[in-house]
Amino acid sequence: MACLSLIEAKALQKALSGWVSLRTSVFAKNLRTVGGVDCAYATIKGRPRVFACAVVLSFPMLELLEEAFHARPVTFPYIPGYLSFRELPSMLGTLTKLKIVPDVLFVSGQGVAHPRGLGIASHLGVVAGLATIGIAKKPLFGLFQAPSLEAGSVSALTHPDDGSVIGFVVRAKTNVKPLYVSPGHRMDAETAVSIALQCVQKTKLPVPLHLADRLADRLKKALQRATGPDSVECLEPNPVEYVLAKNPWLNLLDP
DNA sequence: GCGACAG
DNA sequence: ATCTTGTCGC
Repeated sequence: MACLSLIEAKALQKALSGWVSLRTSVFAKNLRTVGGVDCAYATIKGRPRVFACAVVLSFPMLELLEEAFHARPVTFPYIPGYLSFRELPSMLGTLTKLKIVPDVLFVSGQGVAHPRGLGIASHLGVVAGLATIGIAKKPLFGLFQAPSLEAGSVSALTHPDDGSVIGFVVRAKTNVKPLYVSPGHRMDAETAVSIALQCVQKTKLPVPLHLADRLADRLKKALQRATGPDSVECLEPNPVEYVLAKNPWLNLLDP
């Protein structure tokens, strides 16, 4: 899937969208673990890399249980509507490294709130067979009215044609830009919002995604220092860099 | 034809 | 996504 034409990519999305289920899985109805996956970019030794970071937390305690990451070469440009062809490979590689498969996985980006009903959260859900929820910071597809400014207020995201509900615009924190939440796979829109809000604490992003974000930042900085003009032996004894030292960057540089 | 457009 | 200084608010 790394070298498809846009015509082929579009055809694949239309075909895979037929496999998306909007019925909440039994695992998601009895949540015990929630995960989050997010991507970041870094040019290492002159070579562009996209890496995905994933975390798994307990629910509803939201205590960190596991972290993982995986990098791949960048093989597809960023084109609105085709994000999965750029970031899915690294995300799948990361999920493969997790010992604990989360009951529900939050994915940065849209779920079914997509032109062809297959945002990256849905694409990932179908390919991995997981219950997923798409969480985006910006809208991509669908009509909506801005939700009121109080935390917890929501507004429906509807399909331009059907008028059907494809997700919700959610005000996770008072006076803060809303999130665009849509079911990815094995999940319904209402439950997606419910779970997302139950995972929000101090930041507008659900904790799983917030932690995946921070892990990506720390990892990126560690990589830049480890592969910068200077030395290669300057790793600090913190969790992330311990992982780096333990897993030769070869896995990150030449996957 | 013009504007919009996840990360 | 990424770059990038200061600034506002809990």
